[in-house]
Amino acid sequence: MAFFAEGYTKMRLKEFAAHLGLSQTTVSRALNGYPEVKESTRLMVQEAATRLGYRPNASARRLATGRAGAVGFVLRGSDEFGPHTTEFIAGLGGRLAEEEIDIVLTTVDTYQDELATYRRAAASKKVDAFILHSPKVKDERAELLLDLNIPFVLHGRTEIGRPHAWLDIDNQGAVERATSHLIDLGHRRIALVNGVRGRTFAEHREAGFRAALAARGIPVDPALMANATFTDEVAFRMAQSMLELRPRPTAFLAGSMMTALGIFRAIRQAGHELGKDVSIIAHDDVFPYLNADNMYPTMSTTRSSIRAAGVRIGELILQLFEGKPAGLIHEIWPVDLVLRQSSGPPV
Amino acid sequence: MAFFAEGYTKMRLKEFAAHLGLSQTTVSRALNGYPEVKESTRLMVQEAATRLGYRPNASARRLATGRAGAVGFVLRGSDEFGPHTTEFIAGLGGRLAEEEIDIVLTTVDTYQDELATYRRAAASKKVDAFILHSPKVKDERAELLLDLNIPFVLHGRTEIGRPHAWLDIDNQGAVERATSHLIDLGHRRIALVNGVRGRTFAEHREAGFRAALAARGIPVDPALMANATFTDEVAFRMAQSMLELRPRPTAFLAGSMMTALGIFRAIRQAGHELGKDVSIIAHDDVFPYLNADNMYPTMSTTRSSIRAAGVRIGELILQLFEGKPAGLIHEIWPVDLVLRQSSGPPV
DNA sequence: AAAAAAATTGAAATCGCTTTGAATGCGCGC
DNA sequence: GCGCGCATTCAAAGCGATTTCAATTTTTTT
Repeated sequence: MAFFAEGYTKMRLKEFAAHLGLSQTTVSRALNGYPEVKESTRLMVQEAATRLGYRPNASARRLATGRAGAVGFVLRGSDEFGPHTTEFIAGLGGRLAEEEIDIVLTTVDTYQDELATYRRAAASKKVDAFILHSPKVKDERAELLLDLNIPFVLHGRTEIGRPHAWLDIDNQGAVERATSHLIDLGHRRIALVNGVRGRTFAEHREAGFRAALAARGIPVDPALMANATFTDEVAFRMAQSMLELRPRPTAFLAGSMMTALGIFRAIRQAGHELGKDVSIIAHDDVFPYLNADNMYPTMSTTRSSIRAAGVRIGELILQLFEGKPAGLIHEIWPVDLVLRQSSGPPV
Repeated sequence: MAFFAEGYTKMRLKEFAAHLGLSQTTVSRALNGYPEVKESTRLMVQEAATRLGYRPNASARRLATGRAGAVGFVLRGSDEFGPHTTEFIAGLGGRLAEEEIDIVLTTVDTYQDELATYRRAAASKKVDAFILHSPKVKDERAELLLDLNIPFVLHGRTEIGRPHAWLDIDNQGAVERATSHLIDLGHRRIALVNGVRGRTFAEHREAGFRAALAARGIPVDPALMANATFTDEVAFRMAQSMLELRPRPTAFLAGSMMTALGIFRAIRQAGHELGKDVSIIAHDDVFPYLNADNMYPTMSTTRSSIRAAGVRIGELILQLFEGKPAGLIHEIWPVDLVLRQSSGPPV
């Protein structure tokens, strides 16, 4: 295309406008869909833009508008940063891509680094908002973002007493229901392999667990409650030592599918039969590559698609951008209880 | 701080410089470490910047320098987008974070969308380079990026005959070695549960497989070779039907840990004992939450940390930015063969 | 002590867009 | 046929940095 003659210089608005015989103003407006440009002109300009491949320089546009067109997502690499993240981002990105908003990932090692990242991002205006995830019960990061006046949507819940946007699943209700179900089946020694202490979701799950036991007057045995990251390995160890207790637990509540795999293994190694001697109900975030329906035996789960949550949070971010007050944005999603073969009455 | 009096306006260079009694020029230079500013001035300015929390506006800086300070990473959501991705990005981001380069994630649905994304990114200069991954043998995306003159580093390999930067692991060698080992143990019916056709890594693995068989004069049985995405589910189905063959395979090569889990299940369901009746060697990308050493039985693997690859690719991107010719950047990493309990002689 | 060289600082142009405020052309009522 | 309002268009002023080029100060040389 003759237009690109010299080397490979990208086209600028100036040249593009000149080529069309219009002012930069008009072209810019046409491309951004402003009403004060004639319909025919707009179409002509837009057609020419796609034909010639003109796109406004992102940095210039951002500088001029003051909007970054991006949301930030901080990954603490050393921490509990697993397959959930990928799924969540897949959902989030899908929705945001439609609005041409992109996701800026920052990886940090420590919690302190994470706080520093928010500070920096605020000062340099790299992103318009953040997605906050894996909150603690009192989350300092949320406090900081509020202090810095940076918009954010929290995936999860925290109990800072200030209005902010969030979306969470009903972890407490899910575990309460799962526990009650196991009790109904006749289980009395139920173990909870939970996430790390301090994370809101883990506390909520524990609350649900306790509530269900309390409702039937079953005492809580601390030896049957464990907290750790969701890896098969630690779950294996924990389940193993729990199975050595006398009387041993007859059922497990697993915090994630990875956890469940570890518990599976411990049960098998101890010579028990899964779904008969010992039951499991695991929480399933719905990974496309690890399906509860296809385990052996199939796995009973409390299920909630983390990808769907990502999509919805993308939506919420957009609402925030449109000016909806953060305090008005919050949702609690119910969690399905899907019974399959891994849970049954105790022998 | 009195400096922030009215509302919450971010500090600009202009104000910051005025506050210090210096010109914008000098302050900018001091912050960017240019040599023509007096040492004492530089220190003073830098100290003041951290104290007052001044950071240059990212968009303005990008516009002025012409550098985006970001690399792009495209996720095809519908596709083979699993836990590998998370691990890889964790590594990549770690290295890039040190240079304050961030990762811009774009999620797309189709291959066409992906190509369009590169086109757009090129025109709008959103990123300085891309990370390309999961290449096909002849990868159009790589061709496109070369045509568009956008720098990139490829994770994997492709056979377009033009110089470009890449890093790959020795998939062929890994599988060849694993296969040879199984043959040494006495296996003659070995199955390969491979990745999707057309992906370079899958083709390389197949090549390694065939080479090892050919070296011992063992004929290739197409019925023992399957290609699909790395999920437990499809691996289960494939392994299941292979185990119904007569004579049945006595060993499996699994493309990923997820695949291995599916095969595990099929073996168990068919009533065979893993590591005795049937062997498995799986490829392990080293996920922190799914450990080959902690499976039951422990899993023999061809092992290569995908996170480490991410770190290194971050490094290579930086070399690219420093002007190293892309054609000079390429690495093939050897793959460990780690023998554990899941592989043994056939019964 | 003056001239030349080196070190340091600053004014202003620039990056490529958006947006304000002014200008132009057009149709319409009177 | 004039003036008014409306629809379009445009010139120029930002946005907040970096960087060129010139100016100033300081140091070195003679």
